[in-house]
Amino acid sequence: MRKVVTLKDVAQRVGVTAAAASMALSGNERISDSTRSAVQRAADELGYVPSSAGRALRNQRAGAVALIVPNSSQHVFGHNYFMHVLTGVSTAANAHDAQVIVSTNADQENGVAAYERVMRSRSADGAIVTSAAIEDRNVERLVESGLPVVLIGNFPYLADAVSVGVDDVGATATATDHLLQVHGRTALVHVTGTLDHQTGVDRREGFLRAVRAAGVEERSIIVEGDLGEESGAAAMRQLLAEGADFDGVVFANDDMALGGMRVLVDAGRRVPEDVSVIGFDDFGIARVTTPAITTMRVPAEEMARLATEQLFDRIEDTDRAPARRELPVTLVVRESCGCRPAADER
Amino acid sequence: MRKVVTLKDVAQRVGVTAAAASMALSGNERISDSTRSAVQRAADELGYVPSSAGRALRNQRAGAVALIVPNSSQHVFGHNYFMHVLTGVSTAANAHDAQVIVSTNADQENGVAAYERVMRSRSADGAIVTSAAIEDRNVERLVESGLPVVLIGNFPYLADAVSVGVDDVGATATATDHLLQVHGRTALVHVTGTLDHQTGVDRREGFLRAVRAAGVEERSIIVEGDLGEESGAAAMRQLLAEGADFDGVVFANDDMALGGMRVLVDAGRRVPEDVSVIGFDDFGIARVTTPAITTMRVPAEEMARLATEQLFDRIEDTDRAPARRELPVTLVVRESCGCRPAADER
DNA sequence: CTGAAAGCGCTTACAG
DNA sequence: CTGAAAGCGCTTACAG
Repeated sequence: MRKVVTLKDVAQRVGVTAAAASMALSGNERISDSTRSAVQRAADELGYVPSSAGRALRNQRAGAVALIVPNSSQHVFGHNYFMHVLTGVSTAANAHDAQVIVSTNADQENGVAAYERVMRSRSADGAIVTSAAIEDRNVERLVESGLPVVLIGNFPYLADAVSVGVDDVGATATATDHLLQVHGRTALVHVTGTLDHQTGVDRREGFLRAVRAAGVEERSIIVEGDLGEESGAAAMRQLLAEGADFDGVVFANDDMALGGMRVLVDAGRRVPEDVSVIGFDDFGIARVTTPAITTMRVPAEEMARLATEQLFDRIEDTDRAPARRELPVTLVVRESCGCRPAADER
Repeated sequence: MRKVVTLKDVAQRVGVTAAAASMALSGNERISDSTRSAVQRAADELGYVPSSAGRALRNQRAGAVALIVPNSSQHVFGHNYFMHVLTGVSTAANAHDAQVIVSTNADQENGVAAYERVMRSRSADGAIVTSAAIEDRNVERLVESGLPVVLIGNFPYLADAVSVGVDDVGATATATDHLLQVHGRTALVHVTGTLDHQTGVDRREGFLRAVRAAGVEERSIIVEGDLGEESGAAAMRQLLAEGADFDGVVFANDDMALGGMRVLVDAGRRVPEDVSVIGFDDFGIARVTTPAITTMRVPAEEMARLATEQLFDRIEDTDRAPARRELPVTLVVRESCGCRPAADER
């Protein structure tokens, strides 16, 4: 490895002290213009780059934020979700000249607690935690530790947390209403997400709210799923075997919608003619299936960007009051609900 | 934020110097057992976590590796690819107790050069660079700078680079042979990837090699694509419009295969009955389409894991000779080639 | 054997 | 106004 250039090297070349060179590079007024430009030139010529460790130690600030991805939710939410989140976090971090440290390995054993270590070691000045399980006490501990943390998702039981999320209840009600009102469906099924994640609970709640309001609760069926493609398939298989009567399905995500649609089609039920299907998330897969899935788009990247901005706010001002931001979820109309013929536009 | 616990705090509580406490915690022989355990206990009680900045400055080692994702290739290779890579890098970094810094923002302007800054600032001890464009001089510069770097992909023109990749030529020849030998196809199309990435050039080469060996080069057609779903569709539209005669298509990736299949099906060509289709990558989408896409599986996570191991080798021993590792690509048989009926197993 | 200084690279608060 | 010390937290090499 080539020799490392330090501030001292730059200073020596110009004939000033390292302290002066530091001030010169930061544009401090007390350094004369001529010295300032001489130092700048020397730094450029030598290819000086400030040591992050030296800075971090002196400034008591790492210049990095951490993105924590609990293993459980990695499997639950899928690849596309995390790339959206990562992109959002990076965008905001970039704007603040900060590095992004990623841990995809926070699991049960190590827990998010492993990340408390990272933050207490001051590798990162704060952390973004993506949707962890309701029962995950690590999140609570992390929040209570007083370290700067922003959560992505909904945490009704964590009043002190800073979080960014969407209104899953309202959005699922909208999805359900779409099948009810626009497509005149009256016998709906809801396949839930994992009910140990708030998102699963809330989406179920939204479905219930909508079918109640429409007075079709009696004919509605709820089946528990786990967000995996196969669990959507299993739910449909079960209902078909039972001879259940339904003309629409609200899946808690697109992956399950895909699995479910396949079973329906293989069983001779046409989608959307016989059964209207709507998904949730729009993280990538929904556009790509046949028929393409009508879904509720969750603005994951934007949530992450906003969460990271909030995190920087807390890092700069630790006393900020907890806050909750909610972003809109939008209905994306495709083919599986019946709005458009399947061969058409994609 | 709570008060930060330093080594000095631990030492004071036990009544030794910080130096002694440091040695005690590292299990140094010269500290007596009784002191050692007293220090350990004090550290536990106080919740001491070593400062990464202090360590980094003293040890001249950041304890972190960087994963660089040139913007161009982010669009080109897709989300799933990067999550596989990220998982592989994390696994290896974890085993070495190192952090993973991710940059998804290395683009044309900032270039991978932006990352030379990161490494010269010693935020990271080395970097993994995922498949950059052939023309990307930044990669070359980074390699030549002497900083520890491992590339994922193929870089025939960078003899001094450490890299991990797959044999794209051989794998594409295998894919092509599958349509030729197993399915008896004789009039093949190849839709290429982006030809400014080595991968695109190599896969085209593999196709050519196979059709030549089979003596069907005359009937073969090559169309340039860009790895995007739409470009696969465009390629098929063009051929259909020209009234081209073909019974099999080797796509340079699964996304294009999906786009292409749709156009074929919409035009009344049955896949696989009339046209055998094979893709490449198997990063997620191929399993999910209808029909599911037969493809060549690239072991992205394993490549990344291996690359990161190699990186740690270089970080620990800067003089190591450049090396090239190649991982096997495997044929994953699904429906689009004609091996299995579409309704069946998935 | 053990105590404590020195120094990694930086920047700010202090002394002159 | 300007020079240079002090100190962030750590660990190793040195002095005793």
